[in-house]
Amino acid sequence: MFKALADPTRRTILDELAERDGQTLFELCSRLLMKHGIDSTRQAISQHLDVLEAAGLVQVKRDGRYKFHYLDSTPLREITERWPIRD
Amino acid sequence: MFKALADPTRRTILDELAERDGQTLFELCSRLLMKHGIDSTRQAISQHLDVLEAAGLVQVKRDGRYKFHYLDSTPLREITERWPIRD
DNA sequence: TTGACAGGCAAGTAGCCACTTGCCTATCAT
DNA sequence: ATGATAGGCAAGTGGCTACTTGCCTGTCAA
Repeated sequence: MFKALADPTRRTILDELAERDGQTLFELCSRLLMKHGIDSTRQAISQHLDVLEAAGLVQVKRDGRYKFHYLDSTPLREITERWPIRD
Repeated sequence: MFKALADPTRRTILDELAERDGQTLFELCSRLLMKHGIDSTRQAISQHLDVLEAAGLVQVKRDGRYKFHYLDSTPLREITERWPIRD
């Protein structure tokens, strides 16, 4: 999961899913380009999504030829549990 | 900061500082070897500490020829603020 | 059924990153 | 002063990783 968060493009993908959950690959590609200027190939984004899914940060639901991606932030709890934030 | 967290050795360093704050470089090296089986060079650990310091996760205090390292977990707040954890 | 659309697989490449190696500086005790 | 201790600097190397390229599979509408 930590390696998944290490890439800025992947973090932007999480941002995008946080704003609009359940996007498809093509939808993500166009929105990443429009709003964040990320001009990556579809395959690049697809591989990023694979990493995020393997990290448990993105959940996937298939429906016909569409594949919807959903943000799951619960794995992040491990971080603050491991190193509690004290002021 | 995210890249700093991506390396398992650096995460173990944070663990070690969480358990015993204010360690020196040599102290960290021996404890990483003893307790976690991390057999890295002093220079390797030093470079990791540089990364952690640049990420703001480790604070440093110099005293004579000693350099003490302190865990600072406050940058981690950015994570849960950016992607709130909802159950 | 056939073309268009959404996505997947796999090999190759270039850049980054963790680590080592070798040497140097600074501080302290004897 | 001098040896020992704590740490720093910098170049080189191997492996990982993000990205591309090319082609393939599956789904749906006309």
